[in-house]
Amino acid sequence: MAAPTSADTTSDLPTHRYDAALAQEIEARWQDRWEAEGTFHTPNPVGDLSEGFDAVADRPKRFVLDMFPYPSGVGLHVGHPLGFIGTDVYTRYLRMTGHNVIYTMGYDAFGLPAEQYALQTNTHPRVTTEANIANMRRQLRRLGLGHDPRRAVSTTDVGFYRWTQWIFLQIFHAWYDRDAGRARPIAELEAELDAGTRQPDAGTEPTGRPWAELDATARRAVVNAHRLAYLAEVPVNWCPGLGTVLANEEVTAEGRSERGNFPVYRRPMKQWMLRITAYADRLVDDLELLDWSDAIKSQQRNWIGRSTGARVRFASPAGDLEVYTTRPDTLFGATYVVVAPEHPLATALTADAWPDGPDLPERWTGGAATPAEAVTGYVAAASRRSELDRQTEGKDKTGVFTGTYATNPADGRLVPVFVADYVLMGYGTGAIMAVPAHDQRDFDFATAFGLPVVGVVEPSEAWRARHDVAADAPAGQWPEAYVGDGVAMASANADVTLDGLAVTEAKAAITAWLEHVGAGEATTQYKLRDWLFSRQRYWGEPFPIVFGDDGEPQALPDEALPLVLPPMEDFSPTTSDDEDSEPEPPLGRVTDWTTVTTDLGRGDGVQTYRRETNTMPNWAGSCWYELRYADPTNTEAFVDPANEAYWLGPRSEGDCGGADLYVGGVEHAVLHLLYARFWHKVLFDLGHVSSSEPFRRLFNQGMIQAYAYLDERGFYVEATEVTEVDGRWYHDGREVRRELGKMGKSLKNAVAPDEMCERYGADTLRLYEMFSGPLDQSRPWDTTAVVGMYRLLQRIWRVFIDEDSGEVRTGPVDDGAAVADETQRALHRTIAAVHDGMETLRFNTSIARITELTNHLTAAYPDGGVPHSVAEPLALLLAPVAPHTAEELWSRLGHEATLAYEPFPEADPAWLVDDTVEIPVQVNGKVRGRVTVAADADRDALEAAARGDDKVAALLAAATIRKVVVVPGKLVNFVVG
RNA sequence: GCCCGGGUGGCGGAAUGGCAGACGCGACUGACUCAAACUCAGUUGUCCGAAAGGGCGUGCGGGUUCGAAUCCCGCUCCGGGCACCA
Repeated sequence: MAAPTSADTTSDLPTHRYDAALAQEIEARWQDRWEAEGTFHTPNPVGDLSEGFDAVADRPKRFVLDMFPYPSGVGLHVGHPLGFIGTDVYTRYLRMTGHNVIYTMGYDAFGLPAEQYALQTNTHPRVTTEANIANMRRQLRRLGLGHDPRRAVSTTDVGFYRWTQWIFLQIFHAWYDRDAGRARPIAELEAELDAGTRQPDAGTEPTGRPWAELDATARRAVVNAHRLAYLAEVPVNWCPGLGTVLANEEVTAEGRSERGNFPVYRRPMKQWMLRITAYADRLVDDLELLDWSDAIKSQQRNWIGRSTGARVRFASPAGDLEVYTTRPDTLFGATYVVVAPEHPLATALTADAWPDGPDLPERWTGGAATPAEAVTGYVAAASRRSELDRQTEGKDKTGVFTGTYATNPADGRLVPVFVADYVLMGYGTGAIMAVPAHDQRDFDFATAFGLPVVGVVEPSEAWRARHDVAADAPAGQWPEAYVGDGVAMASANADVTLDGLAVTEAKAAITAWLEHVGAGEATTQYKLRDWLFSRQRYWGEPFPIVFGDDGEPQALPDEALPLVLPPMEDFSPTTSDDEDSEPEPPLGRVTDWTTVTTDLGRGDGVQTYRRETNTMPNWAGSCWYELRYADPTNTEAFVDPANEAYWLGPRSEGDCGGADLYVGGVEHAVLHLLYARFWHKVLFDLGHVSSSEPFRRLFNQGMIQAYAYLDERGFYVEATEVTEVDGRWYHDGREVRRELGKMGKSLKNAVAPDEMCERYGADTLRLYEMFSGPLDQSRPWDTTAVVGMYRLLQRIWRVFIDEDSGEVRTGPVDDGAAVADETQRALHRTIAAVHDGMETLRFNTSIARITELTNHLTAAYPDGGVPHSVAEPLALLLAPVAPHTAEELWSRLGHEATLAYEPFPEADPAWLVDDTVEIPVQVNGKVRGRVTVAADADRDALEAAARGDDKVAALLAAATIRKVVVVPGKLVNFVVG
């Protein structure tokens, strides 16, 4: 006989207690049943999944969406599913309140992380991706998420990325008609060019010849230059460490790659670009239509960076020098001009010799003998400096004088032209007019270089007082630039005067004058750049593009899709630490794939073409996956218009449509959410979708943080092995330092959901995650607190089930008449409060109310016999948050069918009001007593009752009543003196 | 520097102009147990007090109000984003 183990000591516990083993048995059984019965299958209006739609056609629909995960190799920790559980609770509630709900989960499986994981494990990404997806599915299924499994897609499925390629071709086959303010098919542009009703955009034909004089190749080049997807030789972010170029959004402020932290270099390269800038205005303006947090909206606005101002031309020996300014009202205060080191006119602006006159300060010339020497040296030095260098060197202003003067168009003054790297070539015109009196950067430069500071806006009195500046002090004596509002001064010429005008009026006046004399015009500028869309990596969607002999890209016909990613044994990227290395896409090594002989169907017959060997970035699939959820099996279209209109279409005139709720992390505030909005708008313009925005409502869930512990060497120690003594933490007998951060393997503080399921069951984990705080708030994980929700489920279980016999112990079926008033009130208040928490996604308060009801029932019915008319709604109230337990209790009450579609309990208003209420009585705002009065007592009755309270009466007797505030049903307040 | 959040018991949080701290964790006390764990019951903002009761209390300072965690102004600390964008 084996010695008794600890397990034996549990044998005297009640046999039918709700414990982890029972929970897991129940959970597995209900998960199997939901899957077998297709409980969460949601019908579509049309197509493969339309069976059963008629039965639900009259219900309101809801599209609830999680940001789909990247299937990582390390599996989930308990922080990952927070949002998923939240949406599952919400969708279960929506189903029970009569909605037709689309809810599923896909996988964002292309891209750098998946490929890097495959490289680390020396396995093909297709294999690792599929294994990771299978593991993640298992983990998510175990949480009881009510997804429609038929709609689960992965971006790496050929049946999915076939449509990613198709949408890319739609973008390729489109151009942005600025007059119409929307994208249109490229064929319409060609027709208008042929008909002569439209001329090519400026700059799209290098020699500027008219359309009619162009040959076929030149015409193709012009058309290609108009497309929303185009190849361009532009300065891109080249990351040799990753062997690929990156989007601006993927590069950190330190000039390194967001993935892998490798250095990134700006280099001109010919790459695929998507013309997201065409949509800049709509991407800003349509934020108004969205139910998103102000934080995310402002991040998007900042990223797009729209500013309004004017272009102003300064005459110079090298021709007109155009600057961009948001403060044209300060034109009279412009005392010098600066061009970026990369500015195309930098060389032409450089004088042959330093101008005559007094010796120039060394700071201006850099000690060089000639302007050419100074400028060339400065430009060369600037080009060598990486973004990182610029960062570390701080913001000390450097620059050199070009030896040239330009003419301020407002007053004809000659101002020196400088080259300085505080002016960026990538923004505006790459040249500025410097107004040191009213721009801090210009002020700093002017101070360093001894340039004049001319004030043209009167500083506010507050500013002058703060800086101890006299009203008549010249700007040259100011301690800093005055950037605030004020009235213009010293700003007049023979034609126009700004003096006395406020900033806004002055801007309008000077801009009108500039336009009148042809020296400038109003303009809008954006920080947003076009989206660099190609990557030199293997694990992504191949471009459905080929190149003919003329080198111009041409689209594969739709029938050629999908263009399947060719299998490769060695798919590793060509990485390097050499800044000057060249990108070499792995697909370029698949020699039997890179050339193709085919008929593109555009009249050129069968030709041999070279394939595009770049792949798309991982963002491509996530730009439209929610649309595929709505029609995942469609082989004729990416989504049937009827299904799109039903699930995503606008609900009313002026509504943008889109998913009803999108839940995900705030880290996607700009990248994914901006890209997806852009693609959606292109599809909208081309008539493929009826919604103009993909995500009507966005909700950012918080993060589950976790404590991590560091030993004295600064290494992380296993968090589970740390013990606390009197507020200090110890590991292996030695004190360790605690810090709160992310949860993860590397911090040795990850807790796996599987582990929680084994210790408590999935319902306990779900309850804990939902109870620990409102969904949008971050909170630290606390394993010791999980038991609270475990006890709650045990208590609820005991309301229904006898722990010893396993028999149902609720009362017989009743009509509610025999239920105590107190219990009725408790029940109906709970129902009302749970509804409220569900609607506002504050599930923590719903759970608290359910706990209160349970506590009430436990106390009121210590020997069982909770009325049936109370027990049933309790099971239903529990269903969204703890669905397995709720299903089990519901079935044990004698119901055959799942409760997933059972109507959610509705509160009876009659039980929400009390006959009598306890009213606080205040004296001078402090509660001094309480009186119980009829709920509908009027003011006089209430005041009389309040005066009748012994303690209040005693206080009032000793003082003079100055005022009495009576709020019926709320309180009485005596103000005494 | 600029732009967003946020600060309430030992901890997670509740209350969004009307009884601060619901609900849960932890802690303490008790029941069960040989004992412990589990479970159950009770207490638990803080200070004074044996108690009754009272003082104080929602980051700090001011304001509005009969009444402020909640609204307004100024500051401070923490978290996140952007950052030479003219």
